[in-house]
Amino acid sequence: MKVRLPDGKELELEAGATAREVAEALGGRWPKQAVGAIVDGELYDLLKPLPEGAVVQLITKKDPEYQHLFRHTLAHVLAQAVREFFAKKGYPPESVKLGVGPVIEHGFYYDIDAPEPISDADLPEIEKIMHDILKRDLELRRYELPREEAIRRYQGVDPYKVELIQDIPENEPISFYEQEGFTDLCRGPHVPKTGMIPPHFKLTHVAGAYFKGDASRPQMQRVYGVAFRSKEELKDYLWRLEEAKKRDHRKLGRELELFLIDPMVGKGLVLWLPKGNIVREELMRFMREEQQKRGYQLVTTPHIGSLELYKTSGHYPYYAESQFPPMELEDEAYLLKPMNCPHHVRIYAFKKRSYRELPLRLAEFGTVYRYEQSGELHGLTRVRGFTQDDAHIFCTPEQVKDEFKKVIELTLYVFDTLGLKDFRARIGTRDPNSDKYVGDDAHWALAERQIQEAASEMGLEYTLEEGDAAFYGPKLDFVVNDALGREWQLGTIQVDYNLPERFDITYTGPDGEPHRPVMIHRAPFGSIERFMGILIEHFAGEFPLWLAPVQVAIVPITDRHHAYAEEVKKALSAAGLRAEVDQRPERMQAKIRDWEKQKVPVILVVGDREAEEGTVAVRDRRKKERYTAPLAEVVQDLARRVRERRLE
RNA sequence: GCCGGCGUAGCUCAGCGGUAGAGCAACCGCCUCGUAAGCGGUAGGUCGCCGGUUCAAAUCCGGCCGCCGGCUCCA
Repeated sequence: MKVRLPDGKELELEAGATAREVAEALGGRWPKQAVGAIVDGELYDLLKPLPEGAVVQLITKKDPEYQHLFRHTLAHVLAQAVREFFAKKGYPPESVKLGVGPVIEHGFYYDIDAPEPISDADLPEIEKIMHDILKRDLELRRYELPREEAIRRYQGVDPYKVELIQDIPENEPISFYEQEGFTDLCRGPHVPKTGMIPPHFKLTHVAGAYFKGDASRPQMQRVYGVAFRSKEELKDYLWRLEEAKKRDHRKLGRELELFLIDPMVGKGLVLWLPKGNIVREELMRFMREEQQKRGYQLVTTPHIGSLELYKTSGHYPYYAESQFPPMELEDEAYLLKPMNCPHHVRIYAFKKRSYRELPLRLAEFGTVYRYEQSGELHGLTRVRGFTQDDAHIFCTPEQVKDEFKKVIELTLYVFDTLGLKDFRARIGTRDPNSDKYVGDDAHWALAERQIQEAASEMGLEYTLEEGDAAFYGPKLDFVVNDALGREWQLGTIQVDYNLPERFDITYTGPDGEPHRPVMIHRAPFGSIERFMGILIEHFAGEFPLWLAPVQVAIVPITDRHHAYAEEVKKALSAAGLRAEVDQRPERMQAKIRDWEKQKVPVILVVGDREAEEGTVAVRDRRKKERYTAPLAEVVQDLARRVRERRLE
């Protein structure tokens, strides 16, 4: 057989040759240094036979792909180690059943069905066994089996593997990797010897995971690990993880007294403390102002609605599982509102609408309640009662794209003002094989096209995700990661041809005839709760001046400076700034420390000199140097920063 | 909802069979100080809740509640 090298040279090899033979044919440093190969753009190991005529580029430990190879092998080593771990407890090897063990960002995991639950406390022992397997420098062997034989070998031993084999497409080989009697069904690729795995890994945690991600299937235990090429990388990763935990909005929420979730009030129900509420109010004020500039009108609707309303909208009983159950009275029933849309539709339907009124943009900070599964609740980012910066735009079909673009503009403006640069856009379309969607195909196709065009024309890069649409229409979501890398959806823009139909709303066109409007559902923040959770972590609690609960702390050096400190506060308050004088009987150093810990952006120290000159000593979080300036000047500067909503 | 872990003062944590401790915070007093912790004192807990084992339970066992990590879900 022949293969080609990146430089175009051809190599004649025996049939069934692998990248290892390529390395040997090349000679020189290659037999020693090659760890794998990129074959026609795909990562191969040194063990898998090459396809005829492939372009083969060898890789070494210096290439980034190396990491993928040893992380994958490490997953196998983990599975082998778990078998040894239980063998020591007297269990036979086949009592440890295996699911899948893939490579993930930073490391790997393996899904395991063990005879006894694996707990975090077992991980150090399993790690030790893994290190031992690396030291034994075991050779990996790869081979393929015909389907029937492969199934036969796991029949009655490991039902998970039998099913995984059955899932492999007919045209793909069924390959196994084996080291020291430990064999695993695996498509590879791997490093050829366990000794080639850098010993810089750590098992981080164990968690439950359903087989094949299906909640109706049995649950296995997923053991997670991280692995890097060098000790430094591992240390750095673990350090960054610790740092990230310090940003956790649940921790900062308590330390900075922003919010409280009290089990006595209810799971997933947020109590906003005075300081957190200031941030919340400022964000809402910001959104209100920006929406007003863009032609939105504010409305207010109640927290409940009759069951009939939701039956008409189609939400009930579609989402009965995630709703608080209806409140039933003698001859009527109400639902705590899980969304604001139907209420806004009824405002639209209040009177006959003309095409001249469109687009009609109705906005509301609407609080909704959803009965999220208890295991899903998470600080502010997944709650049971939350406030959407919601709006519904009623427009003609021709206006959809343009309105959609305007919402993208608003969302990007909001993100930009807050310095949120690390987000991705995702367009969710319909899964053509599912029947959970309502509305006709032509509308769906049109809406999906309009969204993609709008995003492209706004220069927005996006990914397409099939099956991610709402049941009533396709959508564009803005997704961010929290401090620990978990993904959360913030802003969302959705096109809906369905609700106007269900509520039979119309507008009168220039032709005097009734026409069906289109609805755009949109919420740039998504929910204020989730947005604040993300924002707290984004700023690590150090809110920009305009959002900071306490913007200025005034620290008098001694008691006799209290009067001047109060004067300073008065000047700041008059300019609309939130300032506090620290009159506690503490040393100024202690006061400064406390305010710094509270992440107050500006601390003003006042003593004899300042009182005499009418100045303040400024300690500004964004500047290294301290400086003294006339009070009036400082007030003016701070007020401007707030007015312009500067990020500092 | 499911799997695993955790739950001791407002916070961070020690104690892990012989009836509860530290630091910080709070409160009181002294100190009046020039840019990240001055000193002394006081008060604060049915050890998440319920039940069991034991002469004796914060400590061991079971159930429940809550939280954490993941899975599933997410209009």
